[in-house]
Amino acid sequence: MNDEAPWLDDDEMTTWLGLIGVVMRLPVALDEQLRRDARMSHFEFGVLAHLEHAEDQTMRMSDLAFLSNGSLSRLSHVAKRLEDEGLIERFACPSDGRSTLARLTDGGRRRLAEAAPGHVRLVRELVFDQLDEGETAELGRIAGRLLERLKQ
Amino acid sequence: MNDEAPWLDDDEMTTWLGLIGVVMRLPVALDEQLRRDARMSHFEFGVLAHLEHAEDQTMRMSDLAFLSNGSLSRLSHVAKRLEDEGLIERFACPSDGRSTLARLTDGGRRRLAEAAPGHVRLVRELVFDQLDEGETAELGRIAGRLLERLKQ
DNA sequence: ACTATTTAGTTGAAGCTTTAACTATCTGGA
DNA sequence: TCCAGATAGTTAAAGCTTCAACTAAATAGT
Repeated sequence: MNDEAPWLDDDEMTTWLGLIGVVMRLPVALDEQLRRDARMSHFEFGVLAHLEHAEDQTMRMSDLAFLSNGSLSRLSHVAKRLEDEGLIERFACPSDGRSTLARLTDGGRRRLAEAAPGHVRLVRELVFDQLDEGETAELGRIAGRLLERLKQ
Repeated sequence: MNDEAPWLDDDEMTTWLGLIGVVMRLPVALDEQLRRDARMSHFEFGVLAHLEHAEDQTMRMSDLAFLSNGSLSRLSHVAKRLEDEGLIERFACPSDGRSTLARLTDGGRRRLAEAAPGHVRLVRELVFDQLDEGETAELGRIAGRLLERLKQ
């Protein structure tokens, strides 16, 4: 039973430390802007943004959780808070009694609009301004490959 | 005052969603393995691993926090827990009365050894097995660039 | 039809992180 | 020398996430 994978070589370690650094620091930077401009976290922003682009601004909780890269439990707690703030509303799915649908409200749309300009500016500043067009495409390909595996 | 950055185009949006997906899902996957194999989070693993590679297995709290990509407050709480478990010890810095030094203990080294094989295997599976050598290098360059900006 | 299993969602408790306030020490000028 | 401000670290409280237990509805197998 020699499953021992060799430890990372120097190039791999450099890549790994860079990736981990981005993975740990990017959310902090995004949260900071969104909290300041629109009293929400990046996860909450993602939830609202996905709803906005959805058919009828409505989505099943579990689909929304998957798309938002979070657990259903996490989404459920967040949806409770968003609902209390009047940014979304939840109601039973007519076709499947187990499901709950979440819909963006007008208040939610307004809150997104408060967040968006500063958010785009920051995303450009942190990511796309640092990369040329080829690098952007290459990062997209690589991230897509890794994400496929992470989603199982 | 037209600071309006244009919203992301399709290619940029693809890249962004991929990057965000990795950023949100990778820590969950790493935490799961480390929690299972060695009762620690990925942040705790990082702290112990950086100590192991440090001169004298010792580091100043604030340097360790920066290297570990976390806030000093976060590290302070984590260090308390690690110290309670006997994985590190803390003591005053002789040359600067404000500073605290953290040192890895034998117990900490043993715990790292429990975590490491499964960790390397998972990192390979999730990242390096998905990429060829060129992509690994390219990801390293890109992540390094982004990280530079994220560190200010 | 009947039951066992799976799927969807919620919730309380525990655990972790952030925020803000606080203490203590050091450094760079008047 | 003295002091104002900067730097290092800790901590309590608030907020967020995970974990595990739970309810309810749908589906599959008999």
